[in-house]
Amino acid sequence: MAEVEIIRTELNRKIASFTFDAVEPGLRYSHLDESLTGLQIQHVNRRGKFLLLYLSNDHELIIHLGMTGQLLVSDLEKASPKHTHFESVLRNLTTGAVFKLLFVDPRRFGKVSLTKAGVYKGLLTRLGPEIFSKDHPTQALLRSKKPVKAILLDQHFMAGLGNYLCDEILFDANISPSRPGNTLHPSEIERIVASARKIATNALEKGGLSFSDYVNTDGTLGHFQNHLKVYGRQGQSCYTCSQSLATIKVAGRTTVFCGTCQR
DNA sequence: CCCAAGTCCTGGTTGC
DNA sequence: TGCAACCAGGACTTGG
Repeated sequence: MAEVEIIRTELNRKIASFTFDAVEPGLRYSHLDESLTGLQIQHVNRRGKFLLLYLSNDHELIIHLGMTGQLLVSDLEKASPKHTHFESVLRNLTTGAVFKLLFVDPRRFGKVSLTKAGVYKGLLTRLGPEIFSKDHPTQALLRSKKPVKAILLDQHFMAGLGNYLCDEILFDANISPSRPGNTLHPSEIERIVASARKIATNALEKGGLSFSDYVNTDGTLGHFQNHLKVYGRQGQSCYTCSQSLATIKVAGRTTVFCGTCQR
């Protein structure tokens, strides 16, 4: 979430009002045809982990970075890196400024698609409220017996929480990741929501998590990896109680937590 | 060989 | 029994 939000902000600053020119979609995105050429970027929004580029002529470019996706804005003459799946020239018709926009994704979990504005499908139509929205998360999920970590990862509960944020949030809230949703006290749910906003704010302020692949649109790194309390720290000691941090699988994802502090 | 990630898909189980 | 709702786990992908 934090990483996508940072990219959204940078795209709005760098390429809002630019027009697509000379689009070269990679093999995977062959449905991105020449109809993108000539469309102007009006505004970039975000919903969960999806980037939504509102374009002229009532079109929208929807981008999901998957796990290893990078969206880079660079100079025309700069060589494109390996695993570039989509490349286009962006031109500001007023100032004459020109950039390249690249979508780079070694693991190819990311997706780019061009649609009519507002015509969403798949997960995008069923996302829960944003982390910073005043709307309550989808409480129905909390009546399930699923472990709370699985509920946080579920984009229908709250949109935008990925694996590392969930671990950091549950540590901050002192809740065990394997606690069934239907055992959570309302005050514990409030704690989790408050921690989600706190941790997400912190990750944003630190420029996002560059644990493996994330870079901002300049290609430079974020710093949140230097502020993690549990994620990636299995076997090391808890900063609160000095006990060794444990690791388990929840919903198929590696989960790190403190068995002493989190109940 | 195994692991990491987010989402989609499949097939199985539960509950009314 | 019928059928929807729910849920677990695999597939996808490639570098370390």
